[in-house]
Amino acid sequence: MDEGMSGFCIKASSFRDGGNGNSGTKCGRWNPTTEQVKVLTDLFRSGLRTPSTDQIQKISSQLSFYGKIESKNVFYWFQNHKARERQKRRKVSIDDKDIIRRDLENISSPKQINQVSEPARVIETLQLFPINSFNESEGEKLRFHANEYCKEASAFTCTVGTEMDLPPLDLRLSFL
Amino acid sequence: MDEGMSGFCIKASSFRDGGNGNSGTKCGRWNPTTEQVKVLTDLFRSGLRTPSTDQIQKISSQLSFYGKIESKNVFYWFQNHKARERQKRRKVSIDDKDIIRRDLENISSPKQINQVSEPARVIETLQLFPINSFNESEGEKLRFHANEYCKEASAFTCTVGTEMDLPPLDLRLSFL
DNA sequence: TTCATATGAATGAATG
DNA sequence: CATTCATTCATATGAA
Repeated sequence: MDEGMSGFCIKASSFRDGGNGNSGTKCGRWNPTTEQVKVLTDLFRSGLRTPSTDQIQKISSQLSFYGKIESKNVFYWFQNHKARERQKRRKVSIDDKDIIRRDLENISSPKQINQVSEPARVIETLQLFPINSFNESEGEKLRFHANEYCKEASAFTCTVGTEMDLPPLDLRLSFL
Repeated sequence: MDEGMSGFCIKASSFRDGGNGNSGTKCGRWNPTTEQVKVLTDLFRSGLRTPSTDQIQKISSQLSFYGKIESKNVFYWFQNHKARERQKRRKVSIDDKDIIRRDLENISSPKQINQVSEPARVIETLQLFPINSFNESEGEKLRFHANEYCKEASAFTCTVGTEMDLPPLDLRLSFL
């Protein structure tokens, strides 16, 4: 991924491959000042969870007063903050299980409680491999519904007729 | 920690698989190998943005050589890559409307654009306008919304003096 | 130094 | 295609 952007650090191959490209370079990531964090937190506590692009811009502009900041920082901040609050809450709710005997949704959390942990996992799709020849003329009916993960890796089915031995990198795009 | 409850695979180690075939990785979500990513990126850079079902199939088949992959992974990859490139351009372009910071203290802003592992392969044409003319050409469709380039002329004009006093806290949220 | 935690960043997967 | 969620990766920081 050539996400050449400020604050990008090599992501591929954690180790291995001896010298990674820019290990030396200081890939600094945004380091919010306390003022910035405070404002962001205030906004969050005020109810703002997912600022629109427009809001992000405004916030970023305002916060740039306190120090270097980019829009994406604001974006990520809210993403992370929301996600982590949720995950924290989830962990807590799990902690006080048993208290609720009812199987109805938890009564505690007022809202935005996502029950990611499904009590019963229904087996719906029998399809194990989407080789479906869905015909998407042009509507956007194309959707991949695969509720199962981890199908034994044995299901590979390297398409027939392809006796490729590591296709030449230069010719990779030719098969289209 | 996380007291394994989600029944999700606890990835043992973080490795981007320098070789081929995602050895030993537990399941969960698709974890593209570097080769897979490279091919996908090449395709993307070649102009492919929204591969047809047929193309997805082909690509998936080819990439399966490098490791486990499903059609939907390819589908999502292109969806995400395209969306994020756009989103990134949007977010980033906004924030570089550099507030006039004559900023003498530090000659910072190292502008750390690092083309990590790419030797000198492509220059990556920074497409600022639709040049594509492929099958699935995707011009930059103006959306119903007004240009998100509403530059917020009121910016802030960081009163560059030296030490700026913080704006009243009670007014912070007013700009939204 | 090593380990644990907080958090910025990234991205796969969905959904509308 | 835009948005959002969930999970993971990476790094900075502080405790042991």
